[in-house]
Amino acid sequence: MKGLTIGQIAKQANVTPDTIRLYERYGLLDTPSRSMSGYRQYPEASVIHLRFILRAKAIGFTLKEIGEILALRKTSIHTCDDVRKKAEIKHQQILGKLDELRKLEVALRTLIDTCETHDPNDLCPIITALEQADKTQGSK
Amino acid sequence: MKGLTIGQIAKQANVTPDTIRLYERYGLLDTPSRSMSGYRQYPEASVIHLRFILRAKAIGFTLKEIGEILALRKTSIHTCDDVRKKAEIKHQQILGKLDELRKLEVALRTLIDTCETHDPNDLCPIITALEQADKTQGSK
DNA sequence: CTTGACCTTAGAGTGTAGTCCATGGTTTAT
DNA sequence: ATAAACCATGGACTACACTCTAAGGTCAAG
Repeated sequence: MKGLTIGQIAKQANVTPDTIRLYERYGLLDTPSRSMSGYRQYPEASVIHLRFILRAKAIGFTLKEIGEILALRKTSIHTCDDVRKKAEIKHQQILGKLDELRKLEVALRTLIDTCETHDPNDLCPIITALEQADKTQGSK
Repeated sequence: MKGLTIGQIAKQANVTPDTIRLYERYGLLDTPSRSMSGYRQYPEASVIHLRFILRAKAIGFTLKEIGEILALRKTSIHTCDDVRKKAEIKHQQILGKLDELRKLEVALRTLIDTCETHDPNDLCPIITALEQADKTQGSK
């Protein structure tokens, strides 16, 4: 048996074999070669590829989006312009997400700060802050 | 008809009546009183309550977590600590996501830069750029 | 040469957060 | 008085990302 089994790369990437088969079906991983008995045989590089997927997922990309990012890799030289444009769109989306997340972070930090300095006799300021945000920040 | 209809509070909170019924089933909204014909009748305060839910959701809480927070609010002042701890856990998660997102932004920007300056005689540099992103950003 | 850990497939089930539908009753405006 | 717009219910459906099951084949150790 040359190459790694599905269980071996699964363990190295800290996922289940099921997840890897799923990613394969979703086109995130190339269909690997098979042993004579039908076992999947992965090269070492698959673990790196898999970790790339997991990192992208961890920051909030859907599997579909990750598929699009990975598809950039497969596109031929002749469409390099299209590839770059796709990458740029992704980049803009990432910048947008960063912006949203930063706002979220500030909002939540402010809430916690308020909470830490609050008089124990008062009501929980996180709840009152959320309620007041309704009033001060108006409709959406 | 005293009180607001489901459609009226839905419009004020910018959600659908379906969503409100769902929140009711999930225990996030008190079951409202009914008119003689069976229509839900909401007090004005329900809009505030609903916006509380939506804001908490926007900050990154799941409906389940919001349910827990609302339950805490009903019990007593002494559970403020629990609310703060939940908020702190969320905050840490957001910081982690921000970090990962920044890394991905750099990786993708690098990819685009490389692509823009690449020699048309070379292979599309996207392959190498993505692979290098894998290696430089290490394991998880 | 059997046992147990692994592999294969297709397909069903889970949880989240809605969204849509059919069917029927109610309210409101013209 | 009738049409449009609303409300009610239960249940089906969606998308996402797994996760598990059944039923079987394979491989290494003792």
